[in-house]
Amino acid sequence: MAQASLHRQVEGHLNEQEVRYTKGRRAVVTALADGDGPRSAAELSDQIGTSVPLSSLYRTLAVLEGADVVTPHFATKGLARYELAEWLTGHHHHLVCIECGTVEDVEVSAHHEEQVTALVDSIAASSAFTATNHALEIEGTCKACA
Amino acid sequence: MAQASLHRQVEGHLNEQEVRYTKGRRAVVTALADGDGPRSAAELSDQIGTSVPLSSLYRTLAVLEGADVVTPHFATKGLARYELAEWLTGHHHHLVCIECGTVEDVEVSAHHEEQVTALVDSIAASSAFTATNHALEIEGTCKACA
DNA sequence: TTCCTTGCAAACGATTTGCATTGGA
DNA sequence: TCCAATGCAAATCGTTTGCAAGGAA
Repeated sequence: MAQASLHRQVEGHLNEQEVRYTKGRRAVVTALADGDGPRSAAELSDQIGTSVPLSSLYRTLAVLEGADVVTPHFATKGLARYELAEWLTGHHHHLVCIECGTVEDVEVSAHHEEQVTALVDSIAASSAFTATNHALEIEGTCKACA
Repeated sequence: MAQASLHRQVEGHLNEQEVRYTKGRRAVVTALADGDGPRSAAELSDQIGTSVPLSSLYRTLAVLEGADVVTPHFATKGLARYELAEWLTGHHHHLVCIECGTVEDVEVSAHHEEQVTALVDSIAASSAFTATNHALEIEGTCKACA
């Protein structure tokens, strides 16, 4: 997605909730849009470069999470990693490398996604569980670590 | 699974690795076998009751994890929750309640599991990723919170 | 005796919070 | 002007580690 379009969408979304789209928040959204897969606060700090205090970064992430612009992800070592919400990036799944801990996004074909959705609905129905979302986490070894 | 059979399996497995099956380790395995879904160190401590120091609990969990008797799970907050390894419990997936944070295990039919496995293999193959495991996490609202 | 395991307390790393300052509507 | 956003430092929380004591082979 073009950066301009992304920022426009985020800005509109934040405006509806009367949340300001400040420089720091823009920087985090830009960083998340650059590159693939969820990243931790420390990784984002490195990526943004301009020595943002971690406390501010966490506060920014909390605001963006509350506004449904980013979503947290916990797969490796209990460390929180963040990514743009799916309404911005599209639905996807994760390849989690057990060696280096990085997480890569993958989109699956509509056909396969239908299978997953059908399976999820069937499981939820038989467990009296109301499913709102699902995540297929694939663990293994990434190309770089193989 | 009957407790006696479970403990026999775990004991044999630990013996092969020359790891002792001590009272504390037995208590953790018993606690995990009682009840459904992964639990955190604090929850296990409460469940076991006899004021085990958390540090010992974490050490026990680390040993059992290293011996492939328990596996950690990170879904809600960044908090680590543990469950018995799948070779003891059977392969299953998770229903994660976004209200109360509890995680419930669900087994899926062989037919559905084949679909998931086929999908995972197809995704991994097209991403040069070596998949060793997968987890389908279903998020939503549990019966109690609905 | 010789290791391995445990308890306790201190250390650690990730994340959160209090408070004073800055900055935008 | 006024409230929200930020930076800094201190606090908190889950988890890990050092060290001395307890226990099994």
